[in-house]
Amino acid sequence: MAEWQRTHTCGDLREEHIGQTATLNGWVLITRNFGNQVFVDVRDRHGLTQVVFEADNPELFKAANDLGREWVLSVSGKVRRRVPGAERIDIATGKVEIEATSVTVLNPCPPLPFSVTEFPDEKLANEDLRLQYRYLDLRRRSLQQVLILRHRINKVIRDHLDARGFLELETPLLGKSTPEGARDYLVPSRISHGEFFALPQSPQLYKQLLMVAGYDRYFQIARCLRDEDLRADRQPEFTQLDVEMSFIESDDVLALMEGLAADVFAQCLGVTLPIPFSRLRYSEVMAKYGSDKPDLRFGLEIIDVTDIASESEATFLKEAVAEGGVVRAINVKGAAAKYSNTQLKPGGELPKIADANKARGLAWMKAEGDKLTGSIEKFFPDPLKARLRERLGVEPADLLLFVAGSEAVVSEALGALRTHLGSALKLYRNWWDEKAEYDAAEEERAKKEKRRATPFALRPEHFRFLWVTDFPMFGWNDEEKRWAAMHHPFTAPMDEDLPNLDTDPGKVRAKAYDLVLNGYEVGGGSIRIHRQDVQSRVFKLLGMELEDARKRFGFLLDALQSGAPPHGGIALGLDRWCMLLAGTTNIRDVIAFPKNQKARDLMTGAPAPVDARQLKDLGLKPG
RNA sequence: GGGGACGUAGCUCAAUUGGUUAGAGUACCGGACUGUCGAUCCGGUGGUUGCGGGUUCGAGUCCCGUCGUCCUCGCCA
Repeated sequence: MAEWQRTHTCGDLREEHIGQTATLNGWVLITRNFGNQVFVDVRDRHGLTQVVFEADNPELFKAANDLGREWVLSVSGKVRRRVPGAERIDIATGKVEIEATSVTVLNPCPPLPFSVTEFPDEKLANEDLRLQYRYLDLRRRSLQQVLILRHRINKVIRDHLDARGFLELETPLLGKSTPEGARDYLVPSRISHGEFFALPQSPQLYKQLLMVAGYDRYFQIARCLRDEDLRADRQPEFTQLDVEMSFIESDDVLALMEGLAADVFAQCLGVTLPIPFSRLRYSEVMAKYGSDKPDLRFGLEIIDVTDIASESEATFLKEAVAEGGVVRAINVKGAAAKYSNTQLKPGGELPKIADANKARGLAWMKAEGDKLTGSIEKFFPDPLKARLRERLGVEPADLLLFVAGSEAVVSEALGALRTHLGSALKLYRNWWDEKAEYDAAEEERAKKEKRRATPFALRPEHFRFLWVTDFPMFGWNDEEKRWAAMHHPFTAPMDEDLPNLDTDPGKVRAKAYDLVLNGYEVGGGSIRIHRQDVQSRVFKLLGMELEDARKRFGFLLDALQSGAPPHGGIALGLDRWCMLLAGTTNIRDVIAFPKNQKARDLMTGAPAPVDARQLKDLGLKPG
């Protein structure tokens, strides 16, 4: 062992080590210089230890005075008790310190582009700067904790699935483009000019083939790549927990995932999730929440009032109903005073949202005392008003919002309003906001009472899971005038809907399910088609002629008639899980080396031009 | 591709209606100092106000363009 190598990490030393000699390796967090002493806080990912340099060793003392932030050190010395009154209760090593007898500078460090110390009221540097120097940003304690959490989530997943007989199997990155879905990242072949591999959007095809091959319980923590525009919760490359099982039905997959989620939350956050999770059919969730991934931490449900509206004297409502549309409402409890009549006029905050979602206007009423007032009040005679009150559970000060039109438009518009109102009226709180508030107050109390702060306790109600089931199999793509798979083209239709496959595709429901957490889609899967004839019919419906399908996916069709067992599975978006467990809404916070919104890596500069020689080898011409 | 927000010392921010030499905190450098813990105190260095053009006696501030970052719609089974 080299003489500078550590005997302990910076988080190890306790009172029991007093009197021993120790060597620490780490980074200088900060130094505090006095005439006769220098205190140096040495930090690594395990913790923080105070090192004291005394003036009675002039050479050592001089060296200590020269140390700067983020220098890398090896420090040796004797562990000793801190003087009474100088203990720290907020860090694990706070009762001891090291009296330095030697220090080796393993690497000095110039002043850095931004601070990595993370003091409580210190604002973070701009994100693009932090992404450019990601290795420094990752040195920040909170980012280290996120990546440590991510490791623990992965570990719990692997242990959980291993204990249940699953095999972790790897599948290729260089593969073949799958039909539908996102744009592929392509990799040119050097050996076959003009031909390309596609990087996987998911291991979908391979895992089905593994089922055909008899590996009846498979999982993989797999990188997936999709060349689409980015969002706060979307990266071009991301990680899925990919799972597939044979001889099972939907419920088996859901139960497995509930057990897994409970295990992850228990072991990583100490939260006991209530299982089974809520379940709603797609049709229900769209009608009730106007979204296929509703945040169930608040109510504000959509209520149908088509029958009442059709009896009103409002022409635009009656017309909407006559055209086969619906009229639906949400009752924003107690919000009448929060939105002025002016704000509710066209162009106001809420009508703008309705308009942006293709609704033809937003109608409203307010319950002022026991009277209803507002834009459409006059069209509703008293008996109708009474029915409205009952249907919507109206109480004084409520604000009622109405949208009329086709079912899809009404759902979407009211769903968008519901989401907006949920955050605008603070109908729910993110747990990390609650935690920040708690931590500030608790720290204050703990300081006053000279005790260690009690950590914030997460509660099950901070995490509202929901299964959405019974998705439609196909959606009509109006631009391309054809049916498209809602999930993917390998999803099995419900048995009882099979007869409709050729006659009325819009009515066919899929054996598909999505997992939703606090308004985020965090997983999705299905039972797959395991019969070649059904798969061929689906390909055909999607506009792929049998010959074409044979050419592109002959291997799959062959596999399906080579003894394919019934099978199905799911994929969880692990980055989003990490986000929600770590308490952030930015996916870049849970990825060690993320891309920015333009899909660039600001640190390495990728994507970047390549040598003409490389292009030539690949048979490509510069653009 | 559309909409929105932002861009001022290394970093985080300020700068009144368009008006003096663009300030503060922090970092950094120098000095003082026996127990600090984001030490304290004193002094100092540090600016192409993203870039280009325009209006004006005068632009960080107004206008046009451009670049960059983030959020969002489209898109993403």
